[in-house]
Amino acid sequence: MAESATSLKEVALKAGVSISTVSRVLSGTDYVHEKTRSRVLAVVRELNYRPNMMARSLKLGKTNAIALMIPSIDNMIFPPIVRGVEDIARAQDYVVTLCNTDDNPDTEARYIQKLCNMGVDGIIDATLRKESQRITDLRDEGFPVVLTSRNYDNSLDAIVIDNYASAYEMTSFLISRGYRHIAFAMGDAQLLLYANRLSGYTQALLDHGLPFDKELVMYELDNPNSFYPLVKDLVKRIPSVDAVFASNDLRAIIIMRALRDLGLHIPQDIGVVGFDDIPISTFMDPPLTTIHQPLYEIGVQAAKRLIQQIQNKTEKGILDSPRIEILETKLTVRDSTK
Amino acid sequence: MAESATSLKEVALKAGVSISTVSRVLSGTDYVHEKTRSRVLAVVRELNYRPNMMARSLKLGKTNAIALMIPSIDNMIFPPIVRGVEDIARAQDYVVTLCNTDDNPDTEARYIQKLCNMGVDGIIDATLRKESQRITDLRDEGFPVVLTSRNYDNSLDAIVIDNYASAYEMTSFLISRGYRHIAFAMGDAQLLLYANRLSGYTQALLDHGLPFDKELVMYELDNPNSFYPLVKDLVKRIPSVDAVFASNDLRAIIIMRALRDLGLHIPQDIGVVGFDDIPISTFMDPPLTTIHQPLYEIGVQAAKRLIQQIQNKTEKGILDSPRIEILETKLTVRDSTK
DNA sequence: CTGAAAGCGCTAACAG
DNA sequence: CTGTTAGCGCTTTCAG
Repeated sequence: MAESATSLKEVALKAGVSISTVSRVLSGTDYVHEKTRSRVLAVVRELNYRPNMMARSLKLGKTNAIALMIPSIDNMIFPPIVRGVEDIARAQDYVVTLCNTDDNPDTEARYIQKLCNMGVDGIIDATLRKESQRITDLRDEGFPVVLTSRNYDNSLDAIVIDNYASAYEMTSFLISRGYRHIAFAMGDAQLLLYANRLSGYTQALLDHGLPFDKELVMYELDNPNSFYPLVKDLVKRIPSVDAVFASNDLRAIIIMRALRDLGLHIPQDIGVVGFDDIPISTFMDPPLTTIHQPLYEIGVQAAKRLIQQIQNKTEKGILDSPRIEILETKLTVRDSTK
Repeated sequence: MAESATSLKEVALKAGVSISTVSRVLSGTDYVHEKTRSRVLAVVRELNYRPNMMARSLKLGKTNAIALMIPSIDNMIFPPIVRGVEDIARAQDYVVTLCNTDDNPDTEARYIQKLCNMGVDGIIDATLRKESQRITDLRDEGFPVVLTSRNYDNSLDAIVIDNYASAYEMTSFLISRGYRHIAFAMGDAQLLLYANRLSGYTQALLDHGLPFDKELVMYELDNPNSFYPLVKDLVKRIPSVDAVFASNDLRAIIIMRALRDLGLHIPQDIGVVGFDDIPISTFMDPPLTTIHQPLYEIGVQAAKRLIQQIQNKTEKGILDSPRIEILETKLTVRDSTK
C-alpha cells in the first residue's frame, strides 16, 4: 500500500526546498533551477504526492467542476447530451456533476443552491421553465450558465434547435406523401419547445390548404403512456386519421404499439412519425421516421460555450453577452411512413 | 440582483458577534444564547449568506460528493442505475459526479486520480475489469469504494446479480418451451458477467440432456451491431436454430431486426430472448422476453452502501469489511418466445 | 455562552 | 531563481 504525500510541506521538507518552490515546479508558473526542479519532481514521484484540489479551489475560487441539470437521465434524449458535455469537459479537465430534477422546481432550486455553495464554475441547464427565475438571476450575478433544449428569450446563452421549422418540415413531408388527416400528440404545453412544435404542425397544415382540426390534437395526461388509450380512442372516433405526428419519439413508440394492438399496420394503414431521433428509434419495427436532433453535438456545444464563458469570466472578469446557437435538425425518413 | 454575503466574517460583523458564533449557530453544534442566535439568523437571511463548501471541505476533509464511474451512459442499463444512485445521494445531501470511461483503462485511471485529488468521499465503480488494480488499491488505502455490475472476488463491496443462475433459468425456460437448438450471442468474454451468463446457458443445456454446440455461440466483434450479419449467417449455416439467447437486450434487439429482415417471424419461426430488461424492451415488437435486473435498485443499494461506508470511515475511522449483495432477478416472459 | 486563534493545503505577491 | 508571508473561508480547541 502506497503512502501518499498529502501536502506540499512534506515534499518541500524531503526535497530540502521551500513549499513555494514545490508549488512552482508543479504549476510551472515560474522558472526554477533545473537541478532543484528535477530533485523536487523526484521527491514528488517518490512520495506519490497528490495535490489537494480543495485547497487549490479555495484559494483560486475555481473548482473545475461544472453541473448539468436535466429533468431525468431516463429520458432517452439525455444520455447522448450528457456524453457530449462530459467528453468536452473531460478534455478540458473539468468534471461534471449530474443533477436530475424531475422538472420539480423545488428540487431544481435546492440543487442550484447546493451547486453554488459547492462552487461549481458553471451550470448547463436543460430544465428551464417560464417560471424559473433563479437561473436568470444567477447569470445576472455574473455566473456562467448555458441552456440547452429549452429557452424562452435571449437573456441567456443557449444551444437549441428550431422546433417550429422542424415540425413544419415534418408536417409538410407528411402532406407530400399524401397524408391528409394528421393527428398530433402534444407534450407539456407549458414548454415552449412543444408549443413551437405544435405551431409548426398547425401552420404547415394551413399553408398547404388543409384544415386545422382541434379534434386531432391529443394532449398527454400524466405521462407518455397516456397516449396508448388516447390514440386508440382517437382512431375509433375519427377513423379517417391516416397519420400521427408525435411530439417526441417515445410518444411515437407508444402510439405505434397502440395502433398495432388495434390491428393496424404501419405504415400501410396509418403513418407514425416522431421527433428527436433517440438512438432506439432506428431499431423500432418499423424504424421510425423522425426529426433528427444532433443530441451529442448539443452537449458538445453547450459544454464548449460554458467553458468559454468560464474563461471569459476569469480572464476578463465579465461574461460575453448571451448568444443563441441554433443547431440543424434533419428530417430522417425511415419506414413508419409510406 | 441580490448581493450575497460571501463569508462568515461579513455576517459576524453585521451581527456584532464573532465569526465563531456565527459558525456555531449555523452548524448547531453548540448552544448559543437564543437572542444572539435569532439575531445572527436574521442577518444571515438579510445578507443572503451562502456557506462556502470549498472552505468547509478543506477544513473537514470531506466534500459530500461521490463519483459514479460507468462505461457509458449511452448503454441503456445505466440511466436507471444512475437515477438510483442520484436519488439516494440527493436525499443524503451528496452530489454525484458522473464519469464515462468507455471501458478505457487510461481514462479510468485518469478519472480515479482526478477524483481523489478533488477529494470525493467515495466511488461507485461499474467499470471494473480483471486488470484494474487501482481501485482495489484505493480500498486498501481506506477509501470507500463500491462496485456494481462487475466484480471478481470478495475484496470489495459490491451490488450484483447472479448472472450464472439467471442465464441458467432463462435457458431452462427456453427448453421447457420446446426450443432445442438455442444459439447464444456472447459479449466481451473478458468480463466475468458474460462468462457467467455463458456458463449458465451451457450448464442448463447439459443438465437437460441437450448437446452444447460451439457452433451455436456467436461472439461479438467490434460492437453489438456485429450481430446483425453474424446471426443472419448463423441461421443460413444452421437452419435448425430455433431460438437465440442474447447476452443482453440491445443485442437481442439487433438480432430481432436481422431475423425479421430475413423474413422470419418472431416467435413463430424463431424465439429471441435478452438479458437486463432495459426500459425499452417492453416496447419492442414483439416485446422482449428477458431477465429483469432491478437496475434502479442496484443504484439505490450501491449509493446506500457507499454512504454507509463513508460514515463508517468518518465515525469509526475504518471501513466495514466488504460485503457482496446479490439482488434478485426475474425471468420476464413477453412475446418474443412462444 | 462567546471570542481569539490556529490551521486545513494551496497560491501569489513581495523580497531578496 | 528561491524563501517568507499572507490569506482563501471555515471549524474547532482553548480560554474566559
